[in-house]
Amino acid sequence: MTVEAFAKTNLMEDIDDDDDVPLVFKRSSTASKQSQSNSSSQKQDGRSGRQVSDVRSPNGQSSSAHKVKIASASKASPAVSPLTNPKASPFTSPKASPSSVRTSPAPNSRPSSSAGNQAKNVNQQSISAPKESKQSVEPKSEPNDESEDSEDDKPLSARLPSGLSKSSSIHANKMVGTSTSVRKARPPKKEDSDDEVPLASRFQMKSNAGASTSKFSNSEEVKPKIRQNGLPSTTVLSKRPPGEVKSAAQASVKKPKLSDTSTPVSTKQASLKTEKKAEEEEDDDDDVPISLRMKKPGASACKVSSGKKTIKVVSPSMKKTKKKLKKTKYSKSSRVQPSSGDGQKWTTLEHSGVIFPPPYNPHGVKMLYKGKPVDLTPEQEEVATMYAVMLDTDYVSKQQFKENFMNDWRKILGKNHVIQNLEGCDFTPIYEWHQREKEKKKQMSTEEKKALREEKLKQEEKYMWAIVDGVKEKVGNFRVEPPGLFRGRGEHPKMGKLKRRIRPNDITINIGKGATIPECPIPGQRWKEVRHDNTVTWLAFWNDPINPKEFKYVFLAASSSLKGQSDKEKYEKARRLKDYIEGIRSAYTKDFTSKDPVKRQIAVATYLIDKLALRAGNEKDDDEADTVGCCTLKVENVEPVPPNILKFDFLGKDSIRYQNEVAVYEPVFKAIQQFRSGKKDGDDLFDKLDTSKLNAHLKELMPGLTAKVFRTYNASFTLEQQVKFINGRQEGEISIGLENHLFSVGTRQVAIICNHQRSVSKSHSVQISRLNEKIDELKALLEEFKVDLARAKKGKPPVKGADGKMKRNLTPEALQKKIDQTNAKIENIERQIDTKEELKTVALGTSKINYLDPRITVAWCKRHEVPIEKMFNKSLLAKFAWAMDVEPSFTF
DNA sequence: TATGGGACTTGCTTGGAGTTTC
DNA sequence: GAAACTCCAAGCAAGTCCCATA
Repeated sequence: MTVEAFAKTNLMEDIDDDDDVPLVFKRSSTASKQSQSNSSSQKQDGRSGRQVSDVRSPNGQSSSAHKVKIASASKASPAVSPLTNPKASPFTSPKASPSSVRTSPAPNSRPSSSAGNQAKNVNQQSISAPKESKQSVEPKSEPNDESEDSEDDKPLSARLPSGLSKSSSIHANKMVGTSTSVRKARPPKKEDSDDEVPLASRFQMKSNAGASTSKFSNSEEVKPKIRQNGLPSTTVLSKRPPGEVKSAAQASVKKPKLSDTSTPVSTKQASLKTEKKAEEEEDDDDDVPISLRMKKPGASACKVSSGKKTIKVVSPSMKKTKKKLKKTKYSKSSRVQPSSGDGQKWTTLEHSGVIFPPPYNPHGVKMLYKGKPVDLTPEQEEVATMYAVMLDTDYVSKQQFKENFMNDWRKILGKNHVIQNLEGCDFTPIYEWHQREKEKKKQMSTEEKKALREEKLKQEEKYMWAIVDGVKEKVGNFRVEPPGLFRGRGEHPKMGKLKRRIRPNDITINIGKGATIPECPIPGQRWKEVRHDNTVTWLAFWNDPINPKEFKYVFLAASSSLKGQSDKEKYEKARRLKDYIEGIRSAYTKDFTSKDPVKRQIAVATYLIDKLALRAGNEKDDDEADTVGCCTLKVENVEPVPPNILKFDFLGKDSIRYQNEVAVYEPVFKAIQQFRSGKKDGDDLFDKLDTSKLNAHLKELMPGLTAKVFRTYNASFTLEQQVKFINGRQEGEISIGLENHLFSVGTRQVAIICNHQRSVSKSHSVQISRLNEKIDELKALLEEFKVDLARAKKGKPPVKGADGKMKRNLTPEALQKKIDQTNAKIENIERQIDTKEELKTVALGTSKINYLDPRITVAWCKRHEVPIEKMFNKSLLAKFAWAMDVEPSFTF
């Protein structure tokens, strides 16, 4: 079926060599103009090609952006951060030294001494003797209540209000306060302990059993000896046996020593020396692939050497790994699991390759050129159709998109084709045909739709699964991307270019040595290459037709054990940061005023990443959208406003605008001013810094630490704080109904911190109008009831209704009840409107999938006997299967 | 030390299925 | 029964970060 397509369709084979298309997007020095214009557009309207910046809340503020006001002291805030209260020491535990906040220097007092001294005071003992250029930090000695309660341990988010009130929700930073009085509003301190109480007897995997275990046994057709993974928990059969991939929760919670992350925990009381030793070990550990580190020591059924013998790896990457691992302990250590070798991700791997999109089926609808129908070959028509179906998107209004499209299409049309420019083209007939087709599909009966689905499933079934070390695992994206027009985000210089059709000879397959190589589905063609590289997890890849330097991979699904291990490791690392954070903050605070400009920049960058959850900000090529992260911030992106406000305005990942105004600690403010001095708008703010330098520095502070770990830490820590706060407020009243509250508050807070945005749905305003209409109707009704009530009290009958009909005679009590009910309805709808407005630009899902440690949620569910299914949907349950065994007392 | 290849993770949009409302 | 709404998962773009090599 799909297969013959390739024999027939040569479409767009030579399109990818067209990088000579003029690139408008330039960066940095050569691009300062571009940059300026770009930034000026940012400043004016934040337009990024997305709706985001156009969205405004009713009060006229851009609700899509991370807009922050430096709030007045009157706004109550349960916590104060150094950002929010620059007068206060950023790292002084209010509990340990409550007066320090009040007595700390005023904003204009000398900053250096305060910064340095405070850092010293607080963390003197936990920092190793600073070397000239390197500082190492040891985990805080005891993660006890004292220190956990400290503001210092909390990310900015955690210091923001709980979000329980409406005003504290969407623009969390509005709550930023400078008053010390707000401190009183902090969550009760001892709430932590409440969470710590193990209620094991009660939940014994109550939800888990239902979700993942008990039903497995009933599950369907698994071939003999093949265990199945990656299914939603309600259908999953079996997990890997304990000897293979240990449940992550087991590994982390029950047997922490097996994990590389256990070191900081076990050495919390240790001396610096011990710690250093531990770090060395961890350094080594860090060189070892996650999968290897996850493996349980001592399980020696299949050691490294045997792994090497059984599988001859041909990829260069494997060679590299081997070379590298010779230096590591693990290459010869017994800390290797069965089926894992040095860098080895699997021992046996079977799968069926990839499925190709169906061939193009010409529709024969003629587009118009200068008003006349045009004959097109199927290849030409296919590309025309790609454009036509996008007529109702914003892309076709973008010059770059149109230019790129025309350049590529022209190559298929040929020099002498009647179509010479896009202006003369009218794609409407094709667009309308497409709409009709969509409508037809929509109008199909349920049975027809079902039949189609089943047919598709039948065709795809064999591609959906891989067998990894004997376990049936779901494959993620087994479908090869179909040809189309590239939909780059923001002002991507390549938007509109043709993504040509991918054929078997573009694709490299990775499969176990002894496994059957998937048959190439197109007669006469073959795979580009077949590898047997067990150091990687991909099953196939091809070069991205838009950016041939880059690759498109086929991986296992998120629910697979391999992904689960990696996920768990990510959260463990973030969790470990909690033990180091105090020292890290002291270290960078000290460096705010360092004489070494590199150190100063690293310190300030780390501060921003820590406090604002900024991304690292790798350098980008000219042929990518001009977005920035921390290290690539431009002078124009950060504006210091005396006495201590920094105004951020830039396009981040996916060209999403980040707008924020924060009060910062004075040395930071001064440092930023200094970094900007003598530079132009488009110059790099951190000119002595890039992500590798920054990450190299971070690794000196904590093994394995990189910039992105702070985001995970911030997010998960924030959620946990929210959970604790809710628990504290609702002591004894936790009910299943609260889970929505928990998540709407917790995840919303995190989404705001991480700047996860979405475009406003097309129907948003209609929905709001409808709700407002309902309120109006209810209010009218309310007035009638009030009149009737007054009359009833005087013994008079009710007035006629709006429809002219007589109403029932009701008692005053009954009328009062109706009034109360109507009022409640109105309030309810008003709440709905508020929530819709607040969340219209906030994307909640992203943090739930990527940043919030699922064990926080699982543990909370266990503590409160809430079924986990209430919190996670089917795919999240499958993705987080590794987290289900966590102890109820788990804390992040 | 800079650069670029390579292998992932992160994140927004979209389309469709299921559910609710009228 | 249709329209409206919500939720979910697929799709794929766009990041991060590691490592080898020049």
